[in-house]
Amino acid sequence: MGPGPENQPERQDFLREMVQRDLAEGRVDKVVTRFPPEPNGYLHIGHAKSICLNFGIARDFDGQCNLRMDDTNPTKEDVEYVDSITADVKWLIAGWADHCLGLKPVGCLAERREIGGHEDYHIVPVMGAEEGREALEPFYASDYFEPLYQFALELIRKGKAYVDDHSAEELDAMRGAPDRPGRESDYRERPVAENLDLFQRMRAGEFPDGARTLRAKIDMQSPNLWLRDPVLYRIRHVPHHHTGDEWCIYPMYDFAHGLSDYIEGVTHSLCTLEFEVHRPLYDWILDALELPRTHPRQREFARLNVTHTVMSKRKLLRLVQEGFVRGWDDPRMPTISGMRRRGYPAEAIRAFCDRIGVAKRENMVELGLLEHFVRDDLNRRAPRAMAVLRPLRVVIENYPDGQDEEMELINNPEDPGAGTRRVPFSNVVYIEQDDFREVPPPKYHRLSPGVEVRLRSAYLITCTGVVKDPQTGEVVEVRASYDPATRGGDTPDGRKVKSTIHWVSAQHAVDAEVRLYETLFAMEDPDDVPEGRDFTEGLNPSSLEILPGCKLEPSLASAVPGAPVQFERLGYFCADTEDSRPGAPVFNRTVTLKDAWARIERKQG
RNA sequence: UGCCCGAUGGUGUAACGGUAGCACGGCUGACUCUGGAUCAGUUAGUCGAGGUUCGAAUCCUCGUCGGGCAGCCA
Repeated sequence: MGPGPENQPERQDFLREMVQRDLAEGRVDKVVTRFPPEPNGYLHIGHAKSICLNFGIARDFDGQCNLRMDDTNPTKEDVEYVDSITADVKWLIAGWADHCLGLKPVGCLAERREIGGHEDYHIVPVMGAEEGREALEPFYASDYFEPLYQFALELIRKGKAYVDDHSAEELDAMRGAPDRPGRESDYRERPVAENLDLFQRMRAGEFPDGARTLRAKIDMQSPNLWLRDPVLYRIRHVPHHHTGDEWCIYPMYDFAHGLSDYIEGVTHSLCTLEFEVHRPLYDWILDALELPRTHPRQREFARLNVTHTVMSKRKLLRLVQEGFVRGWDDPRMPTISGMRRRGYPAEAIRAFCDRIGVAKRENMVELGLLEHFVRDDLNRRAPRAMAVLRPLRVVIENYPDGQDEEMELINNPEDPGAGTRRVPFSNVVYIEQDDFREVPPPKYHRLSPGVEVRLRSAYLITCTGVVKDPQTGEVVEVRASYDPATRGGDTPDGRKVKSTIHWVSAQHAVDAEVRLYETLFAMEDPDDVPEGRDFTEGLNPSSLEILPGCKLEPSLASAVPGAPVQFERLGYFCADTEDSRPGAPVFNRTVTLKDAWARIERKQG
């Protein structure tokens, strides 16, 4: 895992460098980061990068990372998302940064106190590792609505915020443009007492949605749009998933975020690049309130993009709602729950995030890199088994009909401790259709007429003929003879065969459905669509292929859903956690094995 | 035509004024009872032009290209 603070390399990335500097200079004495998703969708691989970053930094510096729902917009949020986000975060960091996870006792609110004459609110996290002793939950920005409201009143008292009666359209028109200054509101010089009264009545529910807003009084001439008297509060007479109907005014992101960070004692607030222009406002709010404790420091990094997929929650939501996928956890989705269901280990996702690093430039990481870490992890851990996805019957003519025997197979050549298992063999076996060619192309080493191959850990067989469908001419059965001296796959005379193929005894086979996945989108960058075209047009029509009637070796009948297994020569698979049933297993292909033959074939055209 | 940020092999990321490195991918080959894994080799990069300096990916200037910003979204 990652290095501890002692053997920390001089630089790992620009953010860790900053944290290290802050520590060295005594600006902070304990590192507190946070992961603040809005519960309006499921977490995806882009969030995984942020989680690994925020928890990774907390871990490297013996700090903590709070999980916080950034839930200031009740119209878009839902508890379903709160639950999935919490589960996904815990799953991703399990066994790695559990001890850094900051949560709070259920229902716990920020504590009010006074420091040097200044009103202050503070909440201290309970570390997630202590869960069990008491019921814990994530932090919620909505739990700070009261402190936030008090801070807003304070801002009004300081003459730094005012209630504005202009409509959204008017505000729009008055904001100006990037290259044109804005115009000051007609209500900008409203007396403090009137602002106080109006804002309290906003809270009391006296005005309809949109009638008024609370705005910061900053600078309508600023070249930075976010400093042109930004809206701090809006009126929304809608219930909130966490606070019920206690509130009808809701704080905006910019007002809530920095103050939430402050209330939790966050030292480093790391977010994506698009918030860089908000940073002056983030700092302005903290400074304007003259908050007595150390201010959190916002820094930005580039969000992750991965080829062949989309990352925006809006687009992912459309894929779900419009039925292009089977849900947020569809194994084709780049969501954490989708990847989990598909069989990606958390360790592999973390290794990926570690490898891609963090910087400020726009990036597009190849999906292949993620797959590399999935294979790398699974190669070491996944037990092997034999499964035939597209069965072709092979009859071994000189093997006694009705006889069977058990072969001993190694469970994992990468892990001697994994032991062996026994697999039944008989005179009729299934092999992969791909493993037989009546007319072998150049460099094809598998079974074809007259050619000898090894049935893995069983016997060497030679193809003696084929049986064809008289109608279609298609090969429906292969005839073969075996060499009894090669039991276990060994050749007493030392002769070599070019190929070893997998097999499943027909009479012992377990039937299963296997789901093969390809990339969700055919093109590298699905966001790069011509004007007027929709990104869904780029969906890969063969992203899901369902194979019924696959033949599995008997040991696979009791596969634990979610547990990885390698189907030899094919890839890594896992029984589906939703749809697999005892006696009717359903497997997902997590990722293929690297396939040298496929490359040769491609080159041959 | 405003402000902010960025630019290193195909991709991602290091090098903080002193040998352009690592990983993935690609290509060769070795080995192999998985055409997997493993091993060895190889391919390929500092956006451009000036300047500072003994020395520049790094500092400065001007360009070029890319991204972000005009929600009562986050």
